[in-house]
Amino acid sequence: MSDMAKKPQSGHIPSGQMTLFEELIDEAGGVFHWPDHRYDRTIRNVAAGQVIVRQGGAPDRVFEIISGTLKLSQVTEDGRQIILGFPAAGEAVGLTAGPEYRYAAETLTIARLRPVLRKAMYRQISGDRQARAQWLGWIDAREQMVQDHLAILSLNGPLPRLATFLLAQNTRQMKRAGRDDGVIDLPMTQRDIASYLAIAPETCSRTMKKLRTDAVIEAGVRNGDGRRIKILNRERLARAAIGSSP
Amino acid sequence: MSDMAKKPQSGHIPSGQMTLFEELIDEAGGVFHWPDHRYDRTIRNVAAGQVIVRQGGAPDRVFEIISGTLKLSQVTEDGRQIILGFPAAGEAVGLTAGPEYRYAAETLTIARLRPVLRKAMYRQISGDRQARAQWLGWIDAREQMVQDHLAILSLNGPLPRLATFLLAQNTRQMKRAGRDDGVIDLPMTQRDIASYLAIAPETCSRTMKKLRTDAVIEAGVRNGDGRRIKILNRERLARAAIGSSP
DNA sequence: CGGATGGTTGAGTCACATCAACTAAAGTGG
DNA sequence: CCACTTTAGTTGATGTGACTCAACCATCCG
Repeated sequence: MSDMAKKPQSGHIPSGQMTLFEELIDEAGGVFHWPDHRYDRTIRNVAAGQVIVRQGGAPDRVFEIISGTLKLSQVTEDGRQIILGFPAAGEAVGLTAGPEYRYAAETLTIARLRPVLRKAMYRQISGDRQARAQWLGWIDAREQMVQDHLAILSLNGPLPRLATFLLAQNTRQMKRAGRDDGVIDLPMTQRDIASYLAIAPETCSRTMKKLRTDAVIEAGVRNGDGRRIKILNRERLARAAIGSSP
Repeated sequence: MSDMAKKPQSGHIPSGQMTLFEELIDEAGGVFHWPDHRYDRTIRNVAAGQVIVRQGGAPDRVFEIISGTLKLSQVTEDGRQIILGFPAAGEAVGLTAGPEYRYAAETLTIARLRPVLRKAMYRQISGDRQARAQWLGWIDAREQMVQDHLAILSLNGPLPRLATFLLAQNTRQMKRAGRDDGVIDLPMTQRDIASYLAIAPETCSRTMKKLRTDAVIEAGVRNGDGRRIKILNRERLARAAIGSSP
C-alpha cells in the first residue's frame, strides 16, 4: 500500500553520461544549486537525476525546459509518493500561485533549462503582450497536463491507462519533433510510469508485455537513460485506450 | 464502463425550492444566461441545477462563489463524464489560462455568485496589490483542489478514497464556518461522489454503509438538496483514509 | 397514485494487488 | 578487468475485493 514510502527512490544520481558533459554541469550529485548571479534567462545544462525544485521550497523561480525531460513528484502528508507528470521541452516547471512549490522536479535526462525569476515573470505578464501570451501558454499547458492525468486515473483498468499514456506521450513528442515515426521515448522508469498511472509496477510490466505479444508495440533496448518503444498498430492502441478489447 | 455516457445526467433541473426563491432567481431551467449589462461585480442569486459555465465556452468571466456549492464536470473525448470537484463559498470558478473553459460548472444548491470579467481580472492583477493577492489565492486554491483530487485517485481502495474525501469536505466546511461540529454537508449525489472518486456508485454506497455500521459516521436524513452526515469517530476515519483497517 | 430519480442490497466473476523468486543489466570497487 | 552490489524489470501463484448485472426500496414530484 505504502511501498512507495519505504523506497523513496530519491535522486538516483547517475554518473554515466556525466563524464561527457562534466564541464557543462554545474553540480554533480543531489540537489542542484542554482547560482545566484546571472540567474536571469541564462540557459544552463543540468545532468540527469538533479533535483531542480524541492517540494516546500520558496517558488522564486520558474524554469523553462529547453530540452530534456523532467519528473514531477510529490510526497503526501501520509508518506506516499505520487508522480505528477513528465514535462519536457517547451513546457515550464515551477509555476504556482501559492507560497511554496507543491511538488519536486527532477531531471530524468540531461536537460537544458532557462530559469526566470518570479518577479520578472510578473513584470512580463503585466507588460509585454507577446511575453504574456507565452506565459499563459505555459500555464495552460500545465492545466492540460493535470486534466489529462485526471482523465487517465478515472479510467478503470491498467490497459486503458497505459495505452492512453503512451498515446499522449507519442502526441507530445510528435508535436515537438514535427514528424511521427511511431517511436516513443520513455526516459522514466516503469516504476515511475506505474506510480503515475496508479497501478502496481508488476501490472505495468504485464500490461506492457500484453501490448508486445499482441503486436501493438515493439519494445526496443535500453537507450542510455530509459527505454524506447515503437507503435506497430496505432488503431488497436487507440481502441485499448478507451476500453475495447478486440 | 461508459455508463456515464449513457446517462449524461445533465442539469437535473430541480424546481423544489425554486418557488421559495422565485423572485431572486434570474432564470429557471437549463443553462443560466448572464445579463450582459451590469456584469461587473454584481452578486446574483442562482437556483440549483443551473449551468454557469459550459465546457468549450469562451472564458470571458470568472465567478466568485459567495455562497452555495457547485459541481465541476468534464466530458472527455471518448464520451466519459468526469467530476472534477465541488467548489464552494470562498472559491472561484472559471479560472483558466486557455482559450476555452475546460469543464462545465453547475450549481448544486442555491448559490450567490459574483461574476468578474476577465479583462477586469487582468487589470487588477497588474495593478492593485491587494486584489492581486486575492486572485493568486483563488488560483492557488484551485491548484490545491486538483492536487487533492490526484492524491485521492492515487489511493487504491474505495474506503481510503471516501474517507479522504469526507475529511477534506469537513476541513473545508470547518474553515468556512469557523467551528467544527463534525457535520458534513453533501449537496452532491452519491453518483457524483462515486465519479469524483473513480469508483462504482454501488461501491460508494457499500463503503458508506461500512462506515455507518462501524460507527465511524452517522447518516442523517435528506436535507432538501443532498444529505448530511456526522463524524462520530474522526480517529478511525483518519486511519481509514491512509489504508489502515483497524 | 404513477413515474422518475437516487440509493440500497445480493450474487457471481474476473482481474488487480500482493508476495515471492528470479533474471538482466548497470554501477562500484578492488 | 573481474567479483560484488544494486537496481529495474520479469514471471508465477494466490486471494481478495471491486465491478457488473440485477432486482429491489425510498423519496420526491407530477
